[in-house]
Amino acid sequence: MTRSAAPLRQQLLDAALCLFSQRGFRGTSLQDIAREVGCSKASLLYHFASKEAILVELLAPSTAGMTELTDRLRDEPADRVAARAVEGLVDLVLRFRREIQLLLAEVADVSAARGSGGGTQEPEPILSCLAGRSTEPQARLRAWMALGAITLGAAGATDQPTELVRRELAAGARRVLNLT
Amino acid sequence: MTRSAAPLRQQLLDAALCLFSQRGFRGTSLQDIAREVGCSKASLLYHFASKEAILVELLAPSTAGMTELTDRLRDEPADRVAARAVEGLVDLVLRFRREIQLLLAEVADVSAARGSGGGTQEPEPILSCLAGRSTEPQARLRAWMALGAITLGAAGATDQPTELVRRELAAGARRVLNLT
Amino acid sequence: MTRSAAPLRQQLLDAALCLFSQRGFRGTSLQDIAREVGCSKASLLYHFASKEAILVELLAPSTAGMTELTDRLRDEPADRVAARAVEGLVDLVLRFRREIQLLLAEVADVSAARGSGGGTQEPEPILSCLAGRSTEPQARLRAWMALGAITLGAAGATDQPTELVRRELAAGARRVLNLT
Amino acid sequence: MTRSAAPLRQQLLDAALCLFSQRGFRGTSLQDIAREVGCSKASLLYHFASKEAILVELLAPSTAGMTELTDRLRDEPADRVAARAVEGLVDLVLRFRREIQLLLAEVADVSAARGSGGGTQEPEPILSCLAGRSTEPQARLRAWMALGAITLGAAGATDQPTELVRRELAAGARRVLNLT
DNA sequence: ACATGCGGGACAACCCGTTACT
DNA sequence: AGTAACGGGTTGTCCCGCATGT
Repeated sequence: MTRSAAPLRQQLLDAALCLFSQRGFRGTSLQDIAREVGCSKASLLYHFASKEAILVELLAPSTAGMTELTDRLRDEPADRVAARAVEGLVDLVLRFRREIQLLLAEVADVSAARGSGGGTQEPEPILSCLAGRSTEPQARLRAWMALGAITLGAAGATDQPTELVRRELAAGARRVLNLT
Repeated sequence: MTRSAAPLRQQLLDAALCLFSQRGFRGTSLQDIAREVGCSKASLLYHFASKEAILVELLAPSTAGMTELTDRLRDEPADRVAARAVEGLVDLVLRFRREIQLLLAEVADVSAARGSGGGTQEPEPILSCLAGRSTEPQARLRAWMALGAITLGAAGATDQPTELVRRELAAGARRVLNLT
Repeated sequence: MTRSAAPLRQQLLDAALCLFSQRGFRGTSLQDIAREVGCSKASLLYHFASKEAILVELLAPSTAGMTELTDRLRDEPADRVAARAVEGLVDLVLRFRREIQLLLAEVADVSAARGSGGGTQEPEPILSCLAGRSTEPQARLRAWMALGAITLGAAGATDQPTELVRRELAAGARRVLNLT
Repeated sequence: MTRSAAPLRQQLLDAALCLFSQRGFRGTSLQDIAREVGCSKASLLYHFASKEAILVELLAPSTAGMTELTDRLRDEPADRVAARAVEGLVDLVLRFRREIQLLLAEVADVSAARGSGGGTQEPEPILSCLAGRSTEPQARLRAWMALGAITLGAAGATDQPTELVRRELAAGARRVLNLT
């Protein structure tokens, strides 16, 4: 009877993450996920209250990591916060590559699904950190660039050794921000 | 009786661009667009053969600009192609800020809607140019970072003077790529 | 300017008859007819008040022929009415082969479109005549068979010389009805 | 709460057969069928993949009967094949009166809906058998007549005892074909 | 006897697209 | 050029019952 050792719930999460990052959140139907795993749609909704709940659960760890990072950066002195933010962000992004792809693939949907469930948060805090707490237009612009460089860089280089990527991402971001 | 001076067709395109970049392609229904403009869904489909047709038309100019850019870069010597690519990309991105946001918001959907209508194309060509035609992993990674920095940077700084943004984006991208 | 000698109205009728008998009444859209002729949908609806109006006009001659036939048969003595009915029906069917095909192809639609426009009529009268005015079940059954033989026979043999078909149909129907 | 004993699926098939033969395939909407049974359109489409699927399932038994008949007739000697074909056809038509009505009502639509699902087939094979395998125009014409007589006869006499109808249909068809 | 896990069946709300008609 | 009314079809969600293991 036990066709698959892994508990159904985890299988569903895996399949969902995979499909969401491929076809997007709205582009994936509950039936798609259920079919992929080989169970009924009803079973799926037994484990997760709703479609959004799946997404929230999928994004929870990375979201937690992000809030934890911004919390940690709060106590950092202004002249070092940007460098620390780069470090932390790169680390986060490498730990949650798959989830980042999901985020990148469906910014609109994900932020729409947010709000009710308290899933994702504004990029404001880290942006501010990357800008070294400055509110100058130039600094903010560079912060956006660093964010883009890190996320797209991580998403684009999925097949290279982690440590190499980590160094490159951090160094590149620092160059964008003109640190050191 | 002329309630609105602008011809309906253009109004629809504007509304579609706005909504698509906000809620995503799949997240926007034809009815949403029609309601925004104040006409019936049937009228919308009188002007555009299908939902995808709207997207294709919306993306056509920027797509054309991109292909034109990559064509132009083909004849560039390897040691200068990256710098030229940065210049061209920044220019493109500033000319089509709105469309870039659309692209960013719905990577998955847009690339799914592509294929039939010949809409968007692979990012491969410019990536290669940004990497200075190198296939080294490091060079490719930096190319991805530059791409991310430029696009996200442009999307994030919509309220600042164009020329300033242009200089910043180009300089930042060059720093990422370690050019000069 | 006169791209086609035939007046548009007649062209439209021809195209409609052709399409209706191929794809059925409901299976043919006004746009289909307009496209076939090469004019706009609006022009079509200038010549004909509605889709049903086209059908009514298309069926008018054959309908008239049928009512005229049944009228004529009313004064016929009971022992000769069946033979006369066969003659008349075969004649009618051969004169309106195309229309018969339309009728055969879309019995349901046509009879649904009737009623308001007064288009087609019940087959009762000729059936009664074919049955020799008898109300016996057996006679009525044979009348149905004769009707089927004549109509399907005519529709199935569109490529053979008219006179030959006429004789065969009449003879066959008489055999079904056991006349002489 | 069991408002109706019959399982929904069968109820839907019954209603569909009824409506299709009355208003035609295209003339009947999914909502019509659902309303007739008293369930939602979505429920209908849970049981049947599409509208065509309903038709295919409705026609499957009679279609199977027809292919089985033509298969059986293949081994029959030429001088007896016509008589056998009449027998078989009459039998088939009496077993599937309702379905025959559907077929008659919507020749065009049904044959249009065919093709993908492998629904209905050409009338060629039985026509050939009824013609005694002859390709003479006269023989083919008579075959069409016999076919028309049998089908319309069966459809027109729905209220009479089966055995009587069977004898009449077979005898009439034989007379049309000049057998014995 | 009861909770956990899971499947069959059903449905409201849409969505995209078409049609006859103005 | 424009529209109301539908057309077929999908999606997320829900209800109820059937198995288990406890």
